[in-house]
Amino acid sequence: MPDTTEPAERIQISVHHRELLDQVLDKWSLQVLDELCEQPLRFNELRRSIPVVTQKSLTATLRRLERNGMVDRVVVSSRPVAVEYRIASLGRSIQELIDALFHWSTEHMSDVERARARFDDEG
Amino acid sequence: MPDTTEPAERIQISVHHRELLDQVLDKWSLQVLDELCEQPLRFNELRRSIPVVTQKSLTATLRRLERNGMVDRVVVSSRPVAVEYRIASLGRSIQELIDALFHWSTEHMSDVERARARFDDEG
DNA sequence: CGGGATCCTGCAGGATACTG
DNA sequence: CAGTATCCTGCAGGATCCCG
Repeated sequence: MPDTTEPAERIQISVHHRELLDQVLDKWSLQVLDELCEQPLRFNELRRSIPVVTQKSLTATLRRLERNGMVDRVVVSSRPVAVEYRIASLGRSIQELIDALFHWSTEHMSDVERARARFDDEG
Repeated sequence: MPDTTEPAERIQISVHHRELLDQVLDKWSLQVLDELCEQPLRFNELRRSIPVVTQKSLTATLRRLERNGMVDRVVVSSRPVAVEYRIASLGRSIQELIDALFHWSTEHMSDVERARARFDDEG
């Protein structure tokens, strides 16, 4: 697979890496990964644990994460059909980073809010 | 400031934290912060260093980052007007995390691509 | 140079209904 | 239960022109 684009000025993160981070760090993915890192969950359990997500968005998020190897979709039984989502090893590998991000956001939230107030005042 | 929402089941990251991370981890912000961590840049310099970004998106990204206290907008001179964007201390505080994310993405890119191929094949 | 103002479009994502 | 299908809407974000 030859590299078609990128003259690579400096070290420049390629568009592929941005795309990957976009798919993994988006609005819902962060929370889904966070939840699944603690325990496997079924579709509706997951949905309940992230109250505001719609079914469609959750489905799309799970498919994307599954495609990127971050979570595993496991059909457990098949009476009324039960599906369990489990964190995959690739998902595990980013757990610390996600935790760190959540930690950073709680750590610095008040600073951010002060900055926002200042910015909005001075308009 | 009393807490209006959140029954706080488990520890649950609040919607505010998600929102903050959304505003800081989005498509362009990651790169802008990355660039500015290395050196202050003017608007068009920044634009050139992130080739695909449009003027509008870059402006919006910079405003958002400025509002959140992540970057400082400094009017340097004023002949044809020169504006410099500098990383702020809040921005610095997330630098390591962003580096770690880039590092993670390069580290695991091949795994992800293999997962994608598998997923797309079995479709 | 560093943007602001407009116009326009795609598509992410909500609401709703249906299915194996 | 775990989705798929459809319809619909907002708005992110591109293109273009203009300004101090």
